[in-house]
Amino acid sequence: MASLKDVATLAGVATGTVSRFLNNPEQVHRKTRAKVQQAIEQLNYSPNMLGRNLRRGHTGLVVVIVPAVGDPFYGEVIRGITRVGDHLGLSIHIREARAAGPAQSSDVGDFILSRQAEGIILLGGPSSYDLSEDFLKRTDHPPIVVAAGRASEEYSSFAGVQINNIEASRQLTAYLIGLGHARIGYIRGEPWFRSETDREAGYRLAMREAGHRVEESAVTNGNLTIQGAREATRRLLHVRPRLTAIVCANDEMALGTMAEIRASGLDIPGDISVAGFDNIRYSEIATPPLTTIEQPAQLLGERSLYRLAAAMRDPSSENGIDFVNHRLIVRESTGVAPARNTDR
Amino acid sequence: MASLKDVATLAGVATGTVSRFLNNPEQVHRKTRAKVQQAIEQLNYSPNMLGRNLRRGHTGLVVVIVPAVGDPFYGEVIRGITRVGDHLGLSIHIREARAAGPAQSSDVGDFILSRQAEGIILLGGPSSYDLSEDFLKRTDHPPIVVAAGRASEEYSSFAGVQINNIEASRQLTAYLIGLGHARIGYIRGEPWFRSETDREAGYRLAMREAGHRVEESAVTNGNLTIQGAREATRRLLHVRPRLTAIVCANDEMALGTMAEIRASGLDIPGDISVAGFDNIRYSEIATPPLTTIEQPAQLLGERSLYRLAAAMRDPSSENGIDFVNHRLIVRESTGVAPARNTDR
DNA sequence: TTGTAAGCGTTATCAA
DNA sequence: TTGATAACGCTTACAA
Repeated sequence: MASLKDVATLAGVATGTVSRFLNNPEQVHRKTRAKVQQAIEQLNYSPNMLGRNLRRGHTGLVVVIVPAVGDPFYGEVIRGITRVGDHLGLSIHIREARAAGPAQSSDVGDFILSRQAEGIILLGGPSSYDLSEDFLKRTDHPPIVVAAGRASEEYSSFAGVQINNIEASRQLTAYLIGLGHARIGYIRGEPWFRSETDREAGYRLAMREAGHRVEESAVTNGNLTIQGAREATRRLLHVRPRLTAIVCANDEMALGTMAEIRASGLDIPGDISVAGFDNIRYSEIATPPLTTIEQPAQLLGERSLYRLAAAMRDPSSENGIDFVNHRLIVRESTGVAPARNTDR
Repeated sequence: MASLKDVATLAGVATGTVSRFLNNPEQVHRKTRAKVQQAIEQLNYSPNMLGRNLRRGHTGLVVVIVPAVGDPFYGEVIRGITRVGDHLGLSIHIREARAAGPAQSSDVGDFILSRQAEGIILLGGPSSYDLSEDFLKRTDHPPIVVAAGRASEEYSSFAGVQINNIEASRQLTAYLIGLGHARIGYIRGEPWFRSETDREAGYRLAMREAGHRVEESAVTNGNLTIQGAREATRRLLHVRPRLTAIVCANDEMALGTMAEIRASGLDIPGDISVAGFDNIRYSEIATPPLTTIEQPAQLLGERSLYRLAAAMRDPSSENGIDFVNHRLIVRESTGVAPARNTDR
C-alpha cells in the first residue's frame, strides 16, 4: 500500500509538501497541488492513520461500552451518541462489555490506556464488567462519562448523565400504591449495575412512605433478560397472599414477566399489574401495552458525548451528574388493585 | 504519560530490553526483569498501541458494520462475533452505518483504507449505507465478509455467511399456502438490503409455484421498523378481497403488523395469519407467538469471523458463500385460512 | 543477555 | 512556497 513517501517521490516533491497538501491545501501552489493530486490518484493513496495519530498525539476516537449490543434501549442511546459524533467529527466505536462477568476484568481499560481512544462512555455502568479495579484506581486515564447509569461515590471522578432513578422508581411505585396496591413485588436486574440499586431503593422508599411492608420474598433477581424475568416471576407467583403488582427494573424483564403471568392463566391487570422502565419500542405494542418510565434515550446519548467532548478539550471540566427528565407513561398493564381475595 | 523510553531510563536499561520484557519476557534475565517490572509499575506504564501497531504493521482490529445498533437479531450475531474475537485475540469494534441513507456515503471505507482495521464484517449488507461506491471499486482493501446478508454478483469479491433466503422464504410462504391461504401479502424492508430482495423473491416463487397471483397492491414497504410496518399493514388491510395472511421480511415488522391488525379489531390468526423472519427473542412472547424463520444468529457471527480471520491470514482464500441452516418455527400467529367470506 | 540504531508513516519546525 | 529533518513510541536485526 502506497505511503506518503511514495506519493512524494512520484510527484517529485518532498514528503512535507504532500502532508501540507493533505492538511492545508491552500498553502501549496496550484501547480504543485495538481501534481500531488495526480500522484495520489495514480497510487490510490490514502493516509495511514496510525502514523498520523502517532505523530499528532490524538485519534479522535471515542469508545462506547455497552452491556449488551442488541438492547433496544441502549440502541437508542447510541443513536444519539453517533449523531453528535458525526457532528463533532469524532469516531464512535462500540464495544460490548465482556459477557463473561465481573471476574474476567475487561480489556477495555487496556484499550483506553494504550491511547487508541481518547474518551469513554459507559452505558448503564459503571460495573465491574466494564473496567478492571486496576484501571479504576488510576487517575491518568482519559475522561469517562457514565450514561443512563449511575455515577456513584466510588467512581466520583466520572461525569454522569442520567435520570433520577430513585425518584422515578418512587414515582412509579407510588402510582401503583395510588391504585390501591399494597402487595407489590420487585424484580431487579444484575445487582452490579448501580442504576438498578437506585431503582430498587426508590421502590422501597415509596413502599415505606405508604406504610407498606416489603417482604424479602417479593424482591428477586431477573438478570435483565426475558428468560430470567420469567423464572423470577414464577417465584413471585408463589408468594402468599398473592402480589397484586410487580415492578421490573426494565421493560425487557417486564415483557418476560407479562408472558409468564399470562402463561399461568392470570389476567393483566385484572389479577396483577406490571410496570417497567425504559419505554423500549416493544412496550407500546405489548399485550397489554406496558406502563413504564420513559427515559429520553437519544437525549441521554447526545448529552453524554457533548460532556465527554468538553472533558476531552478541558480535562479539568466538572464531572458532576447531569440529570435529565424521566416521564411516567401509563398504559393498560396497570390497573386498580383487585378486591382482597379471601381464598388463601 | 510514560513511554517505553521513560521506563528504560528509570530502569537503567535500553529501550530494546523493555520491549523484549513486554513481548518475550523469557529472553530477559531475571534480575533485569525485576528492575523493568518495578519501573513499569512506578510509572504506571502501558504501551502505546499506536506506536506498536505502526511498527508491527497490524492492529488486530476488526470492524463490524451494523445497520442498527439495538436490533435484537444483529445483537445476537454480534455476540457470536465477539466470542470468537476473544478467542482469536482480535479486537471487535462495532460501528453503526450512517443513518443518513445511501446518499451520504459512509466514512467506514476511509477508516478501513487508513489501516486502522484489518478486516470488515458487514451485517445485513452490503448496502450503499455501508460503503461508498469509490471504496467498492477498489481492490486493495482488507478482507470483507458479509454476514446475514447477501453477497451478490456485484460484490463478488466479498465472502458471505448466510441462510438461503430465497429458499427460506419460499418454504415459509409454501407453509401458509398449505394452510389454505391464497391471498397472501408481503411487507418488505428497505429495498437496498439485498437479503430482502431474496426474501421477496422466495415469496413470489412460492406463490407462482402454487398458481396464486401476486397483486402488486399486496406487496409494500415497511422500512424495517415497527412504525413502518404498522403503516404498511394499514395499507394492506384495504386490499379487497381481504388478504388472509401477511409475510413480513423480519420479525420486528411482523410485531408491528400484529399490533396494527389487533388495533383494527381483527383476529390473529382467525382473520389473518402473520409470519416473520429472524426469530428474535420478542417473537416467542408476542401475542400470539409469532411463526417465523429462525436464523442461527450466533453461529452466523462465529462463522463470519472465522472466515474473516482466514482471509486476513491468507488474502487469496476463497470468498464464496457459506450457507447455514434456517428453520421454520411454527407458532400460533399462523393458522388455517378463514372460510371464503361472501360479504364483499 | 543486552545495547544500538534503523525504521514504520506521519507532522511540524526551521531554513532556504 | 518548498525541502530537509527530527520526532512521535514502538519493534527488531545486528553487534557486542
